[in-house]
Amino acid sequence: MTAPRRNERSRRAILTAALELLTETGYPDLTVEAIAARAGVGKQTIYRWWRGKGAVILEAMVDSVPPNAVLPDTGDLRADLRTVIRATVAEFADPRLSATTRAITIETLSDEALAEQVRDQLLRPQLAAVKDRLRAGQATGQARDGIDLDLTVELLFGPIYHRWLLRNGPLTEGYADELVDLAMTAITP
Amino acid sequence: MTAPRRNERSRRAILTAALELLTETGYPDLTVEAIAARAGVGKQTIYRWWRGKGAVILEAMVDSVPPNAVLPDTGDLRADLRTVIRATVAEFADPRLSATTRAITIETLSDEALAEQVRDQLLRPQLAAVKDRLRAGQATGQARDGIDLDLTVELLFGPIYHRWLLRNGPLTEGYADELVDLAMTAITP
Amino acid sequence: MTAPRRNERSRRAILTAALELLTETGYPDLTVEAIAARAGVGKQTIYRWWRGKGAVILEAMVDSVPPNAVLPDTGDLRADLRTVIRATVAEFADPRLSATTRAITIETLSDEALAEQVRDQLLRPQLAAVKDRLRAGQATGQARDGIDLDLTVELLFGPIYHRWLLRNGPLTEGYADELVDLAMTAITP
Amino acid sequence: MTAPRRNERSRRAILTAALELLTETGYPDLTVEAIAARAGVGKQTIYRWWRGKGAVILEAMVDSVPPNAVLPDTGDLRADLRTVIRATVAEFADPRLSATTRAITIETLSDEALAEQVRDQLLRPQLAAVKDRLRAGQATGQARDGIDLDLTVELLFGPIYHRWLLRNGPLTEGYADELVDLAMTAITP
DNA sequence: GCCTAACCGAGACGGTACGTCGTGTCTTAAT
DNA sequence: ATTAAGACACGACGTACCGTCTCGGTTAGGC
Repeated sequence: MTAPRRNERSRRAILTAALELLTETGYPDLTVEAIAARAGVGKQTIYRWWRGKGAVILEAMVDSVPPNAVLPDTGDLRADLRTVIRATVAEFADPRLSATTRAITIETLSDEALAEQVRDQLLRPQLAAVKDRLRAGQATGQARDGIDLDLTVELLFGPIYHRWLLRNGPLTEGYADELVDLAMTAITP
Repeated sequence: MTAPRRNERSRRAILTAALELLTETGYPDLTVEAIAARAGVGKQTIYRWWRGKGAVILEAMVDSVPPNAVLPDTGDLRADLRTVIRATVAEFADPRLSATTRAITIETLSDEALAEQVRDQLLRPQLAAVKDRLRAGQATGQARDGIDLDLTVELLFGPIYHRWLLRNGPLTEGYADELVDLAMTAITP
Repeated sequence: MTAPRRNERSRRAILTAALELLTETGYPDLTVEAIAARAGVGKQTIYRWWRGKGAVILEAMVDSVPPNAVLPDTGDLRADLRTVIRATVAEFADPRLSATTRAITIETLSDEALAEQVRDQLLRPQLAAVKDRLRAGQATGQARDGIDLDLTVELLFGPIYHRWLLRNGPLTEGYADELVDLAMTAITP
Repeated sequence: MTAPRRNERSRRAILTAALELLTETGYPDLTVEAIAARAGVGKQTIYRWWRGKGAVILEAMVDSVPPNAVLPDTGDLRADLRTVIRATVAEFADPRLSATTRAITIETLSDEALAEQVRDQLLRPQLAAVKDRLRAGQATGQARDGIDLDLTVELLFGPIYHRWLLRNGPLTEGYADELVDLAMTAITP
């Protein structure tokens, strides 16, 4: 019963190489072979620990993301939502981060298992944090009691995804603020 | 300047075969070779008229969709939005249609040109119709004057995309209605 | 019912490359991949027409051998046998030819089907020719009537194979002559 | 200078596993990995003591063969040769023994060093014994004085190798006797 | 009877080649 | 000129073994 004696050096080299190649060539042209070559690693080593390039990119993302950005609670719901929505918009606007998000999105669209993993490990926590902040807002009377919090969260993030996915307009800070304001209108008592 | 002597029988066979295989195997495992074989057609015939499997699926979608669903205007903005949002939710909930949407989405995430085509030819018209209906709502005082119509459209469709993409909850008629109600709250004067 | 439209240029390039690489690297280090690369050909093209490197080498051999060396019949059995045995010994002594023979031998030792092909298409005809000459020798009284011709043929060729296989001595013209003389002693009336 | 503390249990397990796998899968599909797994042994242990699968099979053969069957000398040369040639034919006809012989032959065809080892340690002694018996036969007048003993040995064994290698006929006791008779004709004074 | 080296099993590692699949281009023969 | 058919060069797939390299865990001498 020995722990799987995994080579950490190889693991890091693989994740780094994967992200580099992703920005260089785009996800569809990213190959396991190229990752292995760039990382100075045998293909088998990749297949031993990951199910494919999608899983590698996912782990690279998880690895490069701060553990869990907690949402601020300054007492001002609108201001706090602005902070998080601005950050999200900025993330989607950044070509580097957007590339990995695009990659993961492609993969989740065809890999059910990976989709669940991404949803549960990456996205749900973030959305749950916003939900918590909204609930706190209800307690302080800054948000209506009757609203469906899940739906409200979608009202905040959905438009960003929509615009990003359809390349249907600029993703700027002003856009973030406008979005928050409109959503606040919907949920303010 | 002769018109391209294109074989309509082959074209139909290709589009049909493509949609069949898409639902059978999923987009990533869909191959031009298989489409050609199923359609009883040479590969060259596909490559002569389309840029790849993405373009084939796109044409199949366009072909199978009613030319341009015009939005109803019953005078009741909320009711009209319910109609269109319910329809959209139903479309995303339907496995058959969802499969082609998923395929196109994958392809647009990596093919900029195709993305524009999809956006301008398929989606913009539909969104523009909703925008028009909202403008008409402003005229009748059912929607505030100050709102950004583009953003409002995103507020309506964004959450659906978000939920669909992240498989983050059920896509039901009740969901559609709730969504419309929340959005209406944001834009009612 | 079209003939298999096979590219003769590719075929020649493959056979040539295979023989070159065989002498350069030896049979065990010969790879289909290397043959394809040297020939400027896709691996698939090799696998389409041959079962593996063994079959390629076999065809290369058959291709490079004169269709069917007929045995001379000068009336002098001993002299005629000398001619053919000297030629055989020379063939085994020649490094170039020996390399391909060695390759084929390796392959036939593990591939039953190939072994039959080699035996029936390459060796049997040659041995049959010698057998015929021996039969003619019987008619002219230069060989005993009672002898088993198959065995006699083996008596002539077996020692050469034995010496070659075991690297158990030099393969010279003198050896060939001595061998013929000893065999003649066994079969002369 | 301590003796290498070699695990005899492992050694036996490896040789046994190698022979088993050899008959099960044939030499080309025999792998060091499989031998190690079957023997319950680390790969390293095999590579520590042998140069590769060829060397393992060779040692297995040497291990399973009686040290050195001396040739009988009953005074009757023909009878004694019959004994040894019959035994050799039987060995080549036996599928079990033939498999290991085939394996070793394949390996020697590409490994010069191994070839020498096999020739000098396994075959030469046997052939030398026959040569000695022939020399004794010369002394008793049962064989001519002028003959080349090396060649005569090849005359006896070569045909067997030839027939075995080319799968060119049955290897029976009758064949052995016929062969001895023909060879005796060549060397009897 | 302990200590410490060598040896052991296990199996991860960087590689190389495998044989297959799909790509997009090409050639051929037949409408 | 377009078509069905399919060969072609190419490149990646995911797998199998290669021979080397750690890892602990025995195990057998020499003290």
